[in-house]
Formats: sequence, C-alpha cells, structure tokens
Amino acid sequence: MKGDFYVTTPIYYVNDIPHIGHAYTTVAADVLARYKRLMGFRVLFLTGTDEHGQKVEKAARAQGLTPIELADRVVTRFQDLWKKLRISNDDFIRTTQERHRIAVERLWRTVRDRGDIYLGEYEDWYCIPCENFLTQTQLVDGRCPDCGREVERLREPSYFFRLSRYQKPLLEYIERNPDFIQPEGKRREIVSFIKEGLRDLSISRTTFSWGIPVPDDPGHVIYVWFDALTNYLTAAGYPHTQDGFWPADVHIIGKDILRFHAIYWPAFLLSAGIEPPRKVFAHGWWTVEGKKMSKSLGNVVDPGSVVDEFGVDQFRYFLLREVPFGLDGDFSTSALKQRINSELANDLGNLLSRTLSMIDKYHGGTVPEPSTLRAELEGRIKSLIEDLFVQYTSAMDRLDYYGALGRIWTVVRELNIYVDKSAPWKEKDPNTLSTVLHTLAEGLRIVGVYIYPFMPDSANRLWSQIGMDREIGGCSLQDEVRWTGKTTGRRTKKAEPLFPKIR
RNA sequence: GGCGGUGUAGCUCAGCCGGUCAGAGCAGGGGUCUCAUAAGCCCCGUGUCGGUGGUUCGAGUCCACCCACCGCCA
Repeated sequence: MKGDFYVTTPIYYVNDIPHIGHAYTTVAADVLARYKRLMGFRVLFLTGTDEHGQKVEKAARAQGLTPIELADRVVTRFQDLWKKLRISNDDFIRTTQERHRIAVERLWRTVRDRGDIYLGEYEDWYCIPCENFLTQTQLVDGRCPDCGREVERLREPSYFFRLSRYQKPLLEYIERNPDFIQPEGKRREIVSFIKEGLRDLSISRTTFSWGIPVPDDPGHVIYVWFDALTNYLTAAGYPHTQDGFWPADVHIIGKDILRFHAIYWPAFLLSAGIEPPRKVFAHGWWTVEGKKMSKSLGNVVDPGSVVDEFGVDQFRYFLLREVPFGLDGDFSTSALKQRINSELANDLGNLLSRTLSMIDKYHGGTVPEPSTLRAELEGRIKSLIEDLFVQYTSAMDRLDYYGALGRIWTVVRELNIYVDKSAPWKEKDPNTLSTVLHTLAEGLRIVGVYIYPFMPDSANRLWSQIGMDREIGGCSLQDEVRWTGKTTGRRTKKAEPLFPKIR
C-alpha cells in the first residue's frame, strides 16, 4: 500500500435531473479512483446528494410529500445512473443522513467557538410570491427573474461567518500550495477575487425549515454551503475519526462552484483548525451541438440514453478524450461517432481483431513464445511501451486524462504500423512469426491495463480475448505494465468486436 | 470599467527559459498491402505564426501600442 487517496465529486442537488455535466464530473472522479487503486492506494471515492433547502421543501409540498419522502424518491435517479456508468464510488453521502448532521453541528460549534460566527442581519431583495431571496445581479430589470413580479427589500436575522478574517490566511495557503487550485488560470481568478476583499458570509436562514437547525438556535437553518461542503468531512469520518483520508486529495468540481470550494470551504476549515483539501480541480462545461445546454432549448443530454445507444465505455472515453480536462467542450453525436469509429473501432478494436485472427490462423489460437527481438521492430515497440509508464502516470497524476489517452493511442497506432511493417502473412520464418504475434499480444495486454480506468469493461474483455484469466481491477499497474511475456501460452478467444462500428 | 487569458494549416490545437518551430491529430486528395470491424499502412500542407512598431546578430517565442474574442469581478 502506498497510502490513502481521497477523491470526491460535488454532492448533486437531489431535485435536479442528472445530465451530461453530472456524468462528466463523476466519470472523471471514477477514472482517477480506479487509477489510484491500480497504483496500490487505499482509495475513498465519494459522491452523493445535497438534499436540503427551500427548493426541495417546495417541490415536496407541491407533490404532497414530505421533503425526505421526495428526496428518497429522486435520489435513485443519481444512484441508478452511477451504476449504469460503472461508477465505483466507495460511499454515497446524503446530507439528510444522521452522520452528516452530527458532522455539520460539530463543525459549526467549532467555528463558532473560534469566534467566527456571529448573529447579524441579512438584507437583500425578496420576491414574496416565490419566497426567494435574490441578489442585485439576479434581478431582471429590477424584477424577479422567475415570475417577473416586483421585488422588495427584506431583512432577516442571519448568522454570519467571518470570512473577512481569512483573506490573508487564504492567500498564504494558496501561495504555499501552488497546485491547490487547478487549472492554473482558475487559481489566478480566485487570487484576484480574494484580493478584492472578502465580505462575511451569511450561513443561516429563517425563511424555510428544511435543513439542519443551527445548534442552540433552532429558529435558524444552516444555509446551503456550510451544510453541503461539510459532506466531504462527514464521509472521512469526522468528527469521530478521520481514518487517514483527510485531507481530501482532490475535490473534482465544475467551474461554476469553484469559489465555494476554493474560498469558503478552506476558510471554514482553517477556522476549525482542520487542514484544507490538497487540491480543487475545476473542469469545464459542455455545450451540446454547439449550443449552451438548457431546459428551454430542450437539448439537455440524458447520459442514460447516450449509454444505451452508444455504450458505456464509449461514452466514458468520449468525455475524457474529446477535450483536455479543465477546458470547455462540445458534445455532438457526430463527434461521438467519430471518436468511437476512428479511435475505438478502427485503431484499437481492429488491432485486437487482426491480432487474434493472426494468432488463430498462424499459431492455432495460442500466444507463441518470442525469440530474438529485432531492435528496429520489436525493440522499438517494447521501448515505446516502457516509456509509456512515466508519461501515463505523470499525466494521470495531473488529471490530464486527455494527455494520458493521447499517449496510449500513440502506442496503439505504432502497433498498427508494426503489424504492417512486420507483415506476418508474408513471414516464412516461424521464429520471427512467433515473435511478431507475441509482441502484439503483449502490447495489447499492456494497453489493456492502461485503458482500464477509462473503460473497465472493455479492458477486461480485451484481456479475456487474449487469454488472460484475471480481472484487471485486482492487479497492480506497475506489475502488469511490464514487458514480462505473461501472454505466452495463453489461449485466445474469438469474440464479438470490442467496439462495434457505429453507422 | 478593473484584473487575467487567448488569437499558429479548412477544424481542434502543440510549440519550455528567443536561434531545424513552422508542427500533430482530424477532415480532404492520391497510392498500397490483405492479418483485420471495407479496418490498416504510405505519400501530399509555400499557412503574412491577429496587426503595427520596437529590443536583438537573430522573434510565433521578449517589450509597447492597437484590433478581435473569452473568463472572473464590478
């Protein structure tokens, strides 16, 4: 064991319909979790749902349910999708769980005892019919953005967190930990935001009741971010134990919630004397067919349907291959088909197919033993694959999935080139022929290990087809990625194409 | 308006501290093998490196200004 690794997704608002954005974050976290497990880490991979707040309360009332009844009913939307996407989360937290209430209360009391919580007055615009507080910037022509009616100035008592106190400590923390906020550009935005000055943060409400009551003042409910962010601590065992997992190694989030994770959250933790997370990685957004995704446009992508139509590994691959992690991307059916057909079906799937066919035809379906490696052919392949380890691990450790996949595919292309250069169908010398077939099987075996975090099912099928009788998930990446000739003597299995071509 | 970023082949983009840096993938055109999912492999790109002016023996690569986009904040 190399140690512990804790990766999280945000907790998703239970009232939302899961879309490609949720799937993206969660798949990205899953790939990292699977990779770290292969690398020998004890991993805690957490996802879950945010279930408190006014919206859930209102939606429940509208349906004649209690809030928890509604939450119980809709939480399965996420849980079912994660099963379908082969998400390997170790825990699923719901903010309505008892363990979470205990953690939030403890954190609140700790921060309060530090003198960082005080009772004040929250003042903002309010839409009475919608029962909703609105900031100046949310207003549309001075009116409510939801119903278009007039808003009025309203005040309510509210507890505040002394965020203003943490301006310097936060800047110092960010400076001492240059990788804390990723990607780089986002770090600069956060730094300049902090330098403009931080105002104290309202962290309680009295206008609704669906939430965790403020300790010793049950007329207040703890407001969204203080409640939600604490989930990361709850799942690590706080306040009872932290079991080695805290601080979290990385919070993977969408760029829209970066400020909460890179400013509020570490500030709460600094106040409580708890170490902030090591890294917050904000990824980009997807447009769909070139347009912003929105309910009104009706172009919200349902990840479940994409999986049904194109396959789960195909979808996972596309998400992480189409655009460098951190940047925005565009999701389109044509781009998806393009990636599947050219890279999965033609490059990799067909490489496996032609390899199996040749092993079958020229060596009776058993992977032969190699003899002398020719420097310019097998030697080249072997060294490319040996170089891949450092390239792949350094990319993965930076969450550069795009770069990692790019490196793997360079090797896949080289293997195809190698097939043509060595032309087994013309080879007269049985020793040379055996060496070629062995090299291909061995190369594919190792490629299978590298693609496993991205496409676990397909990687295992690849292994099974070249005769490996284990699941990659239980293996050690370092061991399996070495050119050890483990494929020798394996019985290959002809099977359906690894990645069928999409018409 | 303030701060930051980007602008390189049709498309998406690599190009570290200035001197084979003018590149890759995709798309497009041509050729070829036959093991393969009509897949693979090979060949083909004279692009004002956004504009102008500087620094330098020499600048996509540094500086100034300008133009166009984008992000954060207001």
